[in-house]
Amino acid sequence: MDELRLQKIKEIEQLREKGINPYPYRFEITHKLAEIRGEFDAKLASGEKDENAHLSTAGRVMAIRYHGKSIFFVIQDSTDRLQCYMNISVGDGAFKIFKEHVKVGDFVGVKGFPFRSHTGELSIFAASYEILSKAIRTLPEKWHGLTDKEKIYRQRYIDTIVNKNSFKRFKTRYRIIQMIRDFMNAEEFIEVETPILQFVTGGATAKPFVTHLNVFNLDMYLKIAHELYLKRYVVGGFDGVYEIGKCFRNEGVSYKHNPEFTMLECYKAYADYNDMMVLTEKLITHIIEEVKGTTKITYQGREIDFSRPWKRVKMRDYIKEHLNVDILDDPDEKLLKVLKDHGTLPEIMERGHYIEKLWDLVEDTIVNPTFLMDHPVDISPLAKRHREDPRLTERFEVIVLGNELANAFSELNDPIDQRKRFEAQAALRQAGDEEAQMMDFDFLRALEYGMPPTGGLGIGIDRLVMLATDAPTIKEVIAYPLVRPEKFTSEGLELEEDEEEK
RNA sequence: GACCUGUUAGCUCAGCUGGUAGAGCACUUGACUUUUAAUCAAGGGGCCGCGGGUUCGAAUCCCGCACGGGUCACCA
Repeated sequence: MDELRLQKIKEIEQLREKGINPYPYRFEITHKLAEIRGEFDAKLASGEKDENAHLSTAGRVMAIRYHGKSIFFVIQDSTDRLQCYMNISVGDGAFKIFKEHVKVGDFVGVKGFPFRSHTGELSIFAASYEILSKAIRTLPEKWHGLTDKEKIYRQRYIDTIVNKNSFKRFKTRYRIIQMIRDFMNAEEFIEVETPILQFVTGGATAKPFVTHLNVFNLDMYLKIAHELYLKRYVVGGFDGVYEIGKCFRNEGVSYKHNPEFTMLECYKAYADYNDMMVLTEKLITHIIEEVKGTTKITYQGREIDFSRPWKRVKMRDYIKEHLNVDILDDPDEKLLKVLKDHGTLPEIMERGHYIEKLWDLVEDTIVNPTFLMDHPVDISPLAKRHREDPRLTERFEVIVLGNELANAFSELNDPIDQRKRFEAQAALRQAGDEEAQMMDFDFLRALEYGMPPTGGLGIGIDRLVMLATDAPTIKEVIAYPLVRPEKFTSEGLELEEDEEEK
């Protein structure tokens, strides 16, 4: 039984008996805490005050230091933390109530003026205060914060209250997303939305989530990519579109995979993959530079240089160089033998899978952002054939530290070729490859109406944020990552002590 | 999925080769009008993740389960 919690519940009743609402409705804020610091930090020397500055601010109480007839307490809002000082000048009754009933974790509003204490800390002299919300659970300890990973992922709100770095990391995440919007808008892309619930889903090689639509009594999928609907927008006359949103893949969870993740995709008419490489470099270096202040960053102890231009390597050349096998000209048997020699085998015995496996063997050798170019047609069913070699496509992935950060093509806009590619994928599906792409007749029909030459790009936002915030796992950049459901019982949620017990 | 590892007070953690459950913070009571991990004094708080086994006796040893974390394999 949680004694502290029950004690706090009783306290709320005591406050009400004293005529104090522990959950009032609003409080007028004239200054956020960072604004107070910004305005008065330079102005006030130790021991100085500015009684003419009227401050009204609020936050969560993070620390209290009682000192006889005075109290120091620290409040925190989304911008900063600031010390407040209060003494009996608030009135005997109010002082006593604060001392007895305001605890770490509660929200309070404070009215007063700024001063700097004798020990040099910028503070607010609280001429009055108001309880704004009482907490009935205790926050983690002030010194170590919350370290239990399970609790951090399940109850991120505690983590971000108590761990400043975590709060900052999520602020950075959403600043990055805002920066991407600003960048894309400046490049004259229009932000659009596409359906999450789809009867046919495509645009990537992945297992979808299945759900059920009651009105039509039909199964549906959750989108695995934005791609095919964004291209419909291009067909429909939008010659520059982007979407930032969740995609869902019913696959493994790892330090770089979460079943739902956030992806930016954009499509630019009249552009090819060369144009998209320039755009990609510009966008990503811009973000890294804004967040880190430099293009040479340290990620998990490793140096990564984002300076432009990025290296460009062709998939065929790179694999040939490292494994001495030609993914175009050598027969299946040779590819398979190389894989066997490295002690790995694909789950599905098909050339496209061999090539991907071969790439997996060498991808870790890439550290700095690199354009990996010109993938074989077999593994790129939505990319346009290479203008110089029809066995290849005009495609690139951005690889950083062996991980895929972006994927882009000169988009396939030839409806006849697209149909053939879908048919090849359908054959793989028939053969048991659950990740092979679905035939999308409506998409083919759209292409038949004509899509201009188009460059397309997808960037994994979570992975970009990982790099920009030095986060070791994707769970650290997703506020509420996927974890197994908790078994909830009424235990720990009782409202009063059960006296019948025993 | 495989292997390794963890789960003890609200939080962070001790708890040895099995012998009555510990600390710090938080909480309660008292002192203190410039403290800042405030200090000082006293006090309350535990299904030792859950279930089984071994034993006179289990937080501790063994088995199973649940939920985490790490590494490896596969998908962004």
